Amino acid sequence: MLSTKYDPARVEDKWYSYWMERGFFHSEPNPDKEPYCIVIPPPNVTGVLHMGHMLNNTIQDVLIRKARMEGKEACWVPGTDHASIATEARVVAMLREKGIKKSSLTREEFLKYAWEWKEKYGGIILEQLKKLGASCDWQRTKFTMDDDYYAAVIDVFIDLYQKGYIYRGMRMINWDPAGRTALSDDEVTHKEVQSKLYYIRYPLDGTDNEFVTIATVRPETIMADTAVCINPKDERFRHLKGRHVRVPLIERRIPIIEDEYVSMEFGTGCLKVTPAHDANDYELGLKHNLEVIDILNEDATLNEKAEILVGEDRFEARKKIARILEDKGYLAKVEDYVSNVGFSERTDAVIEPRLSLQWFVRMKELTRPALENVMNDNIRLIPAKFKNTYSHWMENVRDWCISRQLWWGHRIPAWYDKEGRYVVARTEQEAIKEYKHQFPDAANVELTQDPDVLDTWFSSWLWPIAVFDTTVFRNPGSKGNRDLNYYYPTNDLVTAPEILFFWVARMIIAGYEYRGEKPFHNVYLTGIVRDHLGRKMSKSLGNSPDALELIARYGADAVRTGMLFSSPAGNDLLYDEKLVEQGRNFANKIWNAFRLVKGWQVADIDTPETNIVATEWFESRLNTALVALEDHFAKFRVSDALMTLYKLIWEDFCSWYLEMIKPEYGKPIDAATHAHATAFFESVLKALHPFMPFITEELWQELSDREEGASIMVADWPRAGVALFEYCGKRESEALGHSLDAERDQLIDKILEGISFIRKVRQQAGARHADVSTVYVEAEANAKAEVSIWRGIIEKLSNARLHFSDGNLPDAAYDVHHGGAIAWHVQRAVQDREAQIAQLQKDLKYQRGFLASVEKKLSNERFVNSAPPHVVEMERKKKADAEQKIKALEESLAKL
RNA sequence: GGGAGCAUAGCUCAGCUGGUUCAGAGCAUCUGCCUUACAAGCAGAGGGUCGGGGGUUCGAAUCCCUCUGCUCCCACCA
Repeated sequence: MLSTKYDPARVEDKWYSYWMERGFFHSEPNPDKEPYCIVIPPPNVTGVLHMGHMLNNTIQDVLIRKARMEGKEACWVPGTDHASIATEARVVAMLREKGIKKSSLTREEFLKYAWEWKEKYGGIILEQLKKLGASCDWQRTKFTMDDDYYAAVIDVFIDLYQKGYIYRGMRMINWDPAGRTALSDDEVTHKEVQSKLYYIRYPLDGTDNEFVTIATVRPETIMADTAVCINPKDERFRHLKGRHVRVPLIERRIPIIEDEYVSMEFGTGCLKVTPAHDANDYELGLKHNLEVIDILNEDATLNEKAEILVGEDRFEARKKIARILEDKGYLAKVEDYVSNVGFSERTDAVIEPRLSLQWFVRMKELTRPALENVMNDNIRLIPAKFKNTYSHWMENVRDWCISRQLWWGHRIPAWYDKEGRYVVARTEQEAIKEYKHQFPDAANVELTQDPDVLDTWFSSWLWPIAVFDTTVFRNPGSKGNRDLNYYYPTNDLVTAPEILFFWVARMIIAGYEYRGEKPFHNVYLTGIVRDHLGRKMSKSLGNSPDALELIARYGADAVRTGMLFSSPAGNDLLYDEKLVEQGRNFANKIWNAFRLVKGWQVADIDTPETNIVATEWFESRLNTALVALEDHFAKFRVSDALMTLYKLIWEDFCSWYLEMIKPEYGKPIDAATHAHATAFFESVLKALHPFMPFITEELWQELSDREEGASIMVADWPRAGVALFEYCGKRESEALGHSLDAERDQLIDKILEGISFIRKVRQQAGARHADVSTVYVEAEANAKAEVSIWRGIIEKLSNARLHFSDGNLPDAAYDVHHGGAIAWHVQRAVQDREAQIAQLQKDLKYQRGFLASVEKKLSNERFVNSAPPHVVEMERKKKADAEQKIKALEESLAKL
């Protein structure tokens, strides 16, 4: 005897191994089949499965499983990203726990630790994806630092360098003076800090007693000032235009420049410009050709260029210089001020903006095809609203800084001599050769390689190409291998909107640059998974459930459906465990439907008319649902697709259809109906398989005898309009496999509505299960015919005895419901004339009000003249219907 | 500060180029039920001035303006 509860733990691992063993996930180019390919957004190799991954990968798995069942050559390529920053941070932390400082290691030693760490812990996330049921082609698993991939990245660097897209330039970076290292923006945390705003008077050049007052939180940097800036519109400072000031204490003469960047409201309206120590000032300096004077050492002490306070720490210097300025009368005032200061995530030191030479990619030209092909929908973004943000970014794209001051990653293939001259080459040998060629006069060739590595995105932007073929970057004319030709461009990309620019846009750029073709047709952008309070899931908040624990508790199918129940593309998903619970309940519902069908005794007996009707009806519902399903998929409405199946199965299949054909207790079901019910069951299981792969496989295997090695995951996708088989040799003209015509479908809906009505009356009357209600039906000819056909089912489902009436029902002992062309009169167990009258009067009032509003509309000439004919016609019909109902209600009332 | 988006039932969301899909779905709630597949269930019910205000129109959840309240991205004011 099967348990009344579905137990996912018992089936999930079993079927996953089964699928793996039979190679169902693996794909090879097959010219006879249409390819369908997704490349996974490679998770960080250090990553652990979290809710965002689950949502993202569930959607991918749904798409890929469906395509596979549709007969396409489905290939989902998995892999991981080396994630420079994150991984290096993890390895550094791991070493620290062992008491090893990164600074005490050579690069080689450090990388050895890093690789060891990667081998041990890297790729855990891929194992976790298997628990979720992800049908990736694991034989194709790729890592962005695989040898061939590494080489490809270097090839691309060299290629772009040779094409003139890569250059070296100055750039303000985040400098951690305590760690003496550069940090990425992600490693900087901003905090509000109570500080002071110093108002400093700069003597106006050529005068003795005129001053220009500026406000700054960093008085210790005035020695690096190379200009003072005012807003050209500022009337107050008209007299300052074109003049100069002298920097207090060091008496350097600097110009007063004008730029709209300066806010007239803030401080004094005069800004000191310090290009070496502030990112904005640096930009300003570039614009106005200002000198750059760097007065800080690596450890943020002042250097000799500061002229004064040399050797002092920046914060000490700040205190001291404030005092000196005050003593000498340069300090106008000091105000309390709250400023936003960046801190190092690692050392908690205050970040120092610092200029350094970095590598850049010139973006303007490269982005052109990437912008065009998204705007013209050659590549579709789903939802399309992201086109706005995309174009905004692409039109204002800045050059891409690709060097990172880290060790873990693809090392920049640039080689320097002692003078800082450099060449770009794949290897040291090639570099030397190239160097000798470029600098034939150089005395001795002693080159060192750039210590920095490339931005992680500089490797992942090649992903959709490089997972198939890593050689095409070196040979630009190359056609590419068989895989690349077959699978590229891939079909759909599923990812998060926050990396639309970092990753998606750049893949498109690389796709056009290296293949002359887009990397994918559609980009489905998922939302962010939040908790039920709308907060982002994060470790620090502790509001993120343990994904694997969740799967263990509810089953992968339940978690998958839970993630999908409410996650339209581009919308954030407010995660609530209730959704997973709903998924589990759904699995259980299906499980029990299976128990029912499996438990039936099948006999070779005649098929009752009611079963034929029920079967015909459900097939129609199934077809309608399949049509809707395809429509949802075509529009990437994955949760709507799931909901369509949820309702089809729970309501139409279980609550209606199975109840209709369920034989009486202890009696068998006829073979024809049973066969058809089984076929229906298989169809809904197949349609549901992409969403709930495990339970559908388990039940599909049990429902009928299967051949060795069969699997639902490679079964035929159920299609609307395809008849399963002929049923009882009847109704050949209305062959199964199609939806009922609309009129009949509507009539049947009215009949089901009647069943609900009878149930309601019975419940209100407190009828017990054994009590059989008497029901009189009044209906027009064709409705009456339909009710006759359904009579058996109506009686079975509502526990009633049905009679037809000619409209002369004898007394007031009925509850009445007018549903379209059918009027239902249910005999009451308890008679309550007053309540009945009240109910009828209420209905009557509503109908009269409705009629009045329709009549008002129709008597409006402008409506009748301007509205399209079919709308007017519809109103006329509404009017007629309402009049008919009112008449019926009045008659009913009169009889009471 | 620049850009984008959102606001519909208690919650999460549908609602296409204005008109029968027009006020919907799921969940939650309430009321009956241990009915021989399932209480992780069955049957039934209630619930919204479509954020406020204006406008366009014969007709507005839908189009326009405005206000309010949120969210995201980018730049982050010395």
